Amino acid sequence: MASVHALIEQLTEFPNASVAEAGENLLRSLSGGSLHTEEFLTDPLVLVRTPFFNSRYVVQVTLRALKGDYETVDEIVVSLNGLIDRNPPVLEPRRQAAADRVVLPEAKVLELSLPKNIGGVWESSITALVTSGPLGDSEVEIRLRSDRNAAACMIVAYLWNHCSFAAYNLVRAGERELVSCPETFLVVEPARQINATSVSRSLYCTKPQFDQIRRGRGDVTIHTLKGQLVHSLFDRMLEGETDLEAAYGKLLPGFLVPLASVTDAFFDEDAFRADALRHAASLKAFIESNPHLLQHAQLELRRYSATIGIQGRIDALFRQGNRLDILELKTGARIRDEDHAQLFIYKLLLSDLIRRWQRDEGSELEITSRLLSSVDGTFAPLRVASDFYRVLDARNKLVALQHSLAQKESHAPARYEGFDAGVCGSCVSWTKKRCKEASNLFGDRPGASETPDLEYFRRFTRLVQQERWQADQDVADLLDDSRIEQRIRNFRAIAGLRIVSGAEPFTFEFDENTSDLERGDSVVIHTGRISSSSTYHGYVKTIGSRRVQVSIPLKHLEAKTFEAQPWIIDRFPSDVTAEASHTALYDFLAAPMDAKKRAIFGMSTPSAPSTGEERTTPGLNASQRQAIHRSVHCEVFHLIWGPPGTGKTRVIPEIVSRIDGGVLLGAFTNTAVDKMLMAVLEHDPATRFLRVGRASDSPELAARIAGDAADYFSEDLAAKYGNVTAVREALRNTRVVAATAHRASTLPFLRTRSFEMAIVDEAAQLTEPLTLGLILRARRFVLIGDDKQLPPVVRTRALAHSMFERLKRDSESLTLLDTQYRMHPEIMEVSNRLFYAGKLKSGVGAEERKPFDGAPLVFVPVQHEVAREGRSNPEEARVVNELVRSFIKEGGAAGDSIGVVSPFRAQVVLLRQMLEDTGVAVDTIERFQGGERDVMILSLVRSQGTGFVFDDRRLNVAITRARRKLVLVAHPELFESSRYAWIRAYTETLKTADTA
DNA sequence: GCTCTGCCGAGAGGA
Repeated sequence: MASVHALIEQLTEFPNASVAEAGENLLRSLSGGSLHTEEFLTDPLVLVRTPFFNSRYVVQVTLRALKGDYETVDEIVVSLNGLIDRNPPVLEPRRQAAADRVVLPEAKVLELSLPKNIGGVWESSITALVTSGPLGDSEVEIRLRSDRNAAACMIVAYLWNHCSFAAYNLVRAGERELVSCPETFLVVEPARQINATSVSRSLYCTKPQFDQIRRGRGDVTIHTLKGQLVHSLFDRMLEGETDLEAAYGKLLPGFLVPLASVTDAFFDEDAFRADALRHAASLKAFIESNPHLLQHAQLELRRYSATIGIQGRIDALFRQGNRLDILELKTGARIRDEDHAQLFIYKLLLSDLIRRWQRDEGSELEITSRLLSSVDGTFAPLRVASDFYRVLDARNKLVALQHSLAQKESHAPARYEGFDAGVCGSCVSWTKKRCKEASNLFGDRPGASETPDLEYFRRFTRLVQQERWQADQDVADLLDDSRIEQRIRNFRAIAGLRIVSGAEPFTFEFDENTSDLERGDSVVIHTGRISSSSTYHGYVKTIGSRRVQVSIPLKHLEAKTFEAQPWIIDRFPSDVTAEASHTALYDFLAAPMDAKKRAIFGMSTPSAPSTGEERTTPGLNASQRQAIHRSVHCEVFHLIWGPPGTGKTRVIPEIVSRIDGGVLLGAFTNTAVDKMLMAVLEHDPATRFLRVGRASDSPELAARIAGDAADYFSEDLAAKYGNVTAVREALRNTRVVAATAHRASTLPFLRTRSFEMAIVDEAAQLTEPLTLGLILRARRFVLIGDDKQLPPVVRTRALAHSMFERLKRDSESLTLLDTQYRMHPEIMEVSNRLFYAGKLKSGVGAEERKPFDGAPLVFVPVQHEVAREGRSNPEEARVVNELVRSFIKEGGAAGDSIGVVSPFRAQVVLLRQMLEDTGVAVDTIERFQGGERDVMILSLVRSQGTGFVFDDRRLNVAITRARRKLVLVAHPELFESSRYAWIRAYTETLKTADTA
């Protein structure tokens, strides 16, 4: 019998051991001879991280109890889970931190004393709660002085309460007192990753990056496009391509759409081509004189540092024997200081990796790093124009900036040009001009007048930043090597991958698919130590229950890279909606005040909608005809409220065909965009449209196009026509254009073209900023959606309201499509009573939707233990399985006419395993939205209705997928004492009526 | 009460 607490205390007992010794000692001491390392990744009891900061390593130990409780366990299994390099990064090999320096791997701010100038020296201090390390759980006082370390002292002004930080190289001044020394540095929110380029551009001033965040995705210009193209050419050459013209020909189509969007009729395409090829030729000469570049190259290498919170993408890294060559390609006219800074940061990012190599191989690596200019093929060796503290200071300020943008009241003062003469003096005039313009637009200047535009912009910018702040946590979790189990539990990762095939794309085998990874998902393959060892980015080509095929481009990898140890595949988190949202908000802010803007602000009441009906279309009901008429004739906007099965897809093509002028069709998902277009084609197969994207990504839609599909998709069109002028013509002349909200917000083509009308489908699932991205492009807009179904999926609550929902609240320009054609009237009645206040009518009779047997609505009670917190329920799954099989066998129902949904993914996984052979569709409610089946079975899992299970909108979606029969499988007490209690009584009534 | 998922090149160069 052993107390876990007693064991934990022992973990700090090896201050001077080497890593290997520390690990061994630890294991020996803790295991007591009963070590079971193979019990990895089972229920953890305790997770302890113990920093041995004198030996410079953090040893992570997991204690597990096979049986027993927390206080007393019968047996403890200890595994050395990994060694995490959390060392201060060093640029020079062999330079080490002094042994008497204190490191706080993680601490939280409790109280701040902002920098004060005392006798010419700035002083500040932090009271902090240390949350890990040997000082863990204690309060410390850190005193910082600018004469010892200015960057560390001044960053205190940017901190906030509860902010987390790491502190390196502090000096003890008392039991709970630490002071700064020249080597001290702080890392604010160390898990948060800031781009190397953003940091290198903020060394003098963070204002340009501040503006850039609020502007969203940077502007695309002819120069940036040429830069990208030359970079791609360089990659191709390093992969062995020698025919430059051929390579150019292959790459160009991918650039034609943006090229056509940013250029005008005077654009000289031949000159552009000649220029790009001239750059490529100098690069070719460079490669020829450095033949080693063709081997052992890693291109577009992404590195993350959990120590200093900076990420970067290195153009090329070459390793030959004990020589390491970092190459950063620049295509601009001049190499700038910030380019050197960027290279410096890349070197910093690689320092952990390099140190590990040196340690493993016992030999010194010779490191060279160069900026290669493609203008003339010359290179410039790194000129250290910056230092580590300056880089870190800029990085910390950017984190503070992001944080303050997400706050209502910013503690950091808004900056405008002229803020600091010392800083602004070094700026060139065009930068100053741009800085000034941004300050004016964003209202940064003191005394700037408050306008509705600015109020709206600030409110949503803040919400988008909040969302991004939370989404960034996913990346931080990925970099936290101790959270792998959690990611496996959340279906994000699979561990224990073994390589089976020899070449790209690589095939790995595993025992169990613990993820919901799908084809095309962006993934990272790693060993569990992302921050300190090699990781590989790629995407999933195929995935099954035992193996996965991953494509890892541009890395020149061989199978032997993956031999010798098991790997982990992790879904790589990304949040691209934040950038798109910022861009849309910026465009909206910059747009002149007009009727549309006033309507969005709720400043004007549009005149009452015209009450006519379009009478010419046969087969449409009255509400549909009215919706079409009002949309076509609206002054600024019209809202169409379309509950499930009410035929909104029939309404859209009618509006499209009646609008005189350009029409932009959009939705949040690619699937929904394709659906709109398929409806348009069904209505009129001869409609010409332009879908932003490629046919291969929309196979279902492409299959329905009568002519050459390449004429209908922007990317295929570019490949087909092959020149800028033809593509520009096609982009400008097609009347009907369709894109996702994300693309409409960011693509230069759509940011500049204007339409007569924008039609947005599933508008209740779009956040306001993303809705803006679509409707900004048109004079008038129609939003179609149902706010009684699922809202936008975001973490920030205040952002989870759609513009559709807001405008619907107090607008008269609204038409309800009131007749549904999907559900048996008795199934509809449940949804109608609960969510639509009885306004729905049924366009189909009970006879037309007669279930194959029994009642249309059935409640199957399952008494089970799972109770309150489980995310899966084997009892319910067993019952669902029996039901499905009896429906197929005895009821004669086809497998593909049945659908099973559950609120929980874990239950979906369980059900899928059981129903694999039946052809039944099993999914979460979210993913089933938009779908329908004759028979729907709903497995609710919990015995008590939580806000999650009983979310009105989720429940509504679940119920309204069924055409003929809805089976609710749930604990008998689930609905009790909730507003849904009557469902059971209603079900009983129907059953009695049915048998009677 | 803490779950669900969609979007998808990140830094390309400028004066």
